[in-house]
Parts: sequence; structure tokens; C-alpha cells
Amino acid sequence: MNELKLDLVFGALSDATRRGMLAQLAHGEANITALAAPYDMSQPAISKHLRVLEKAGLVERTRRGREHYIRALPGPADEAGGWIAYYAKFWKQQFAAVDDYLKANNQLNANEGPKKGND
Amino acid sequence: MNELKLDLVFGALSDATRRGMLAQLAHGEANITALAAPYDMSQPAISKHLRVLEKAGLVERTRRGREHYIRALPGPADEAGGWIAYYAKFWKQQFAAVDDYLKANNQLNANEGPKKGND
DNA sequence: TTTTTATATAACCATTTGGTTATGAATGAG
DNA sequence: CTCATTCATAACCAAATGGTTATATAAAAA
Repeated sequence: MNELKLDLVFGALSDATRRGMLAQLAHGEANITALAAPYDMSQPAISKHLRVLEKAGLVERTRRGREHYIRALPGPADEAGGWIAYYAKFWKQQFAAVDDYLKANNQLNANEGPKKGND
Repeated sequence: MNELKLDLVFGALSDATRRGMLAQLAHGEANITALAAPYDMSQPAISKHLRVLEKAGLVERTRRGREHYIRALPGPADEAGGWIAYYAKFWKQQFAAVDDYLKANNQLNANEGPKKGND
């Protein structure tokens, strides 16, 4: 997945309303009225959120008569998750290495115990 | 992790410059000048990006003399990854179920083969 | 056919975002 | 001490974001 697409996917996931919609879609596809129901928000606002999810490739829309059914597509989210997992592995190594260094030098680790004075 | 924090984490990850910085931090901590080096961008812009990463809890800053050393913290990214992994599991089930349904009804699956006419 | 329902689009607005230049403060080097 | 380096902050700007109301379109229902 290219960087531009990751921008869209992470950007889409950065809003609680959109994450809520994706969570709702875990139960299966839903039409837009159903997706909108939990939110105290105008219909065009919901429409915009859905467009953001669509542009990120996180959902797919199927028109059936006058209703639009939305379902979640796992691919792009997986790739975003993959990005995180890939780098988190290295960050943890670094994290552990710094931890070990601090312990070896008998210093307090700011990421665990309470801090010593210096306030 | 609360929703507000997830907003910050996903929001921080939605920018290629910030993801680049986090990628760089996979090799270990770096001072701000080093982090800034790959980008054709003013120093205050870099400073702002770092603040976004800090507010999301994705990095930690340690001042040593006049230099600020940055290192990545794996925690928040892990939680964001966890959110994705949790829901992706359900989306895949749904995905598979719809797939099966379409196949059972001898229809083409829009997610795989080419689409039939209707253009 | 008329009305209602489901949705989109347009126009607008305030706030946030991502950048800039200019300036300042603290630390290190000469 | 003076100068250079590392970084932050302030003020500004354009574009993007997340919302609104008003209006339009298409399909279903009456």
C-alpha cells in the first residue's frame, strides 16, 4: 500500500464517528439510515463520513433500490495494521534496549516506576 | 484506550512525514535535527509534527543539553493496531459470508473477478 | 399521481491542519 | 565574552475538516 493510501486509511480511522460506523459494520452490512441512527448529526454529515470511509477503501457501497448498503472491507485496515505491527516490533526492541541500559546503570526507568524527585 | 486518544493516535499516523519519523525511530532514538534531515521543510514545521506525535503518546522526548532526543513508544500504536485487529476479524467473517452467498447463488463477486456488464 | 423515504449535492461556516517567516532562549564552542 | 547551534514560540496564511441548512433526485408507498 502506498503512502498516500495510508494517509487516507489512518485519516479515516482518526474520527470516532467513522470508527463507530466500522464497529457497527462488524455485525454485517447496513444501510445508511441504520448507520446514521446512533449519531446526533445531520444526514449530510453522515454522508460525508461515508465518503471518507469509501475513499480510504474501508467500505463498499451497493445500491439496492433507493437504499445504499454499506459493508466493511478488511483489506486496507489490515495494511494499516501491518504498518503498525512492522514498526512496533522495532520500537519494542529499542524500548527494551533502553530499558536494559537504564537498569544496568541502576537508573529509574521513566516508563515504569515512579520518578525520583527532580520536580 | 479511550476514543479521544485513538483519535490522536490515528490522526498522528495519517501524515506521511510523521510516519517517516516513526520509521526512522525504528533505528533508535534521534535528535530533532537528525529527524528533520530527510524533509524539505522548515524547522518549526518539524517541531509541530513532533508535538503531534508526542500528544498522541507515540514518542517521548528527553532533553540532553541543547539537543532533544526522541524515541518511539510502542504502547499507543499497539492499541491502535489492536483496534484494527479486533474489528478486522469481524469484517473478514462478513466478507467471507457475503462471498459464500454470492458464490452459492452463482453471482459474480465484485471483490474478485471482473464485473459483468451493467456499465 | 402524489407523497414519503433514502440519499446526494451545494453553499456556507468555524475550526483544525500543515506549512511559512521572524524572533527568542538556552546551550555549547571558539 | 561572542558566536553558532538547537530548538521553541508567535503570528500569519491557505487548504482541509467536520459540521450546518436548503434543495434535488430517485425509488417506494399510498
